[in-house]
Amino acid sequence: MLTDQLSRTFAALADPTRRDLVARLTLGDATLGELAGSYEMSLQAVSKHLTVLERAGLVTRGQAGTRRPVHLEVAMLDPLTDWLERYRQQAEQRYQRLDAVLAGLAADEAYPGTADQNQEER
Amino acid sequence: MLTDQLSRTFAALADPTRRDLVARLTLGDATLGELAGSYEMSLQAVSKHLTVLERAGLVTRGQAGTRRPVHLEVAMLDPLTDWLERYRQQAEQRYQRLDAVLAGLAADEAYPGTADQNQEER
DNA sequence: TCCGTCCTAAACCGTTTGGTTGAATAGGAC
DNA sequence: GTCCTATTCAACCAAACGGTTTAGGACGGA
Repeated sequence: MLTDQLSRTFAALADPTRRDLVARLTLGDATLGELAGSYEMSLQAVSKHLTVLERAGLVTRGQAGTRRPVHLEVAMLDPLTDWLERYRQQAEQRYQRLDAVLAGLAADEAYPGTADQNQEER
Repeated sequence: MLTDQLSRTFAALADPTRRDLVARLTLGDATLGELAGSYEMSLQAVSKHLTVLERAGLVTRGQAGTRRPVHLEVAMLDPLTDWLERYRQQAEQRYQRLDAVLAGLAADEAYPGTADQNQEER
C-alpha cells in the first residue's frame, strides 16, 4: 500500500477527475453538491475522489450546517514540485559533467596534453 | 484505466520504488540487473516497475547485446511541473484578489464612499 | 413535527496493481 | 555446439481502485 505521503499525493493527482477537482478548487471553495454537478459519475463517487484528495492532504472539508465546503490546501503541491525539481536538476548536472568530459576529450584530440583541466569531479 | 499521459506519469511516480529508480537513473544509465540488486523484490518485479515508467515515457530501454541499458527521459517530468505550477499560481492569484477585496472592505469602513477603486475583477 | 436537502456509510463488483514463481528466449564466451 | 548470463513472458494471487446502488444520519425551514 502507498503508505508514504509523497506517494499518496502523486497518486491523488494520477486521475483526471481529481486533477479537475483541484483545478476547480483553485477558483474557490465549493460544496460536494456543487462539485458533483460537473461530472457524469454519481455524487458518492465524487465524494470518494475528495476523500482521496483529503487523505493526501490536498484538501480539507469544513462544516457549515449540513454543507461541507471543500478547501484546497495548495501548499501540499510543493513537495511534489520540490521532488521533481530536485531530480531534474540532478540529471541536468550530470549532463553538464558529461559535456565537460566530452569537451575535454575533444580538446584532447585538438591539443593533446591539456586534458585534465576540464575534468570536473566531486 | 488511466488513458491520458499526465495520469500515467503521475501514477508512475506514485510508488517509492519507482521514484527511487528515477533518482538512481539521474546518476546515469543502468541495466536491469544493476538496478534490481538494490531492492528486496525479485528482478521481474523491478522489470515491471521499469515497464510502468516506460509506458509513462519517463524511461527508455536501449539494446546492447543481451543487456538493455535503461535511460531516464528527464524531460518527461516537465508536464508535471507545469501542471503543478499552473494551479499553484492560479490559487495564489485568487488569494491576491481576495486580499484586495478585503482591503477594499477595510478601506470602506475607514473612508466610506471610496470603495470601488479596489474592486479588481477577472 | 415533518419534509427535503446535503452528505456519509456500507456492501458489492469488475479491473488494475504489485508482487510471486517458473519457463522461455537470445547473446557472448569457451 | 554448450553453457552462462541477462532479460522477458506467462500464469497466478491478494489487495487496492473506481465505480455502482441502497440505506442512513444530520441539519434547516415551513
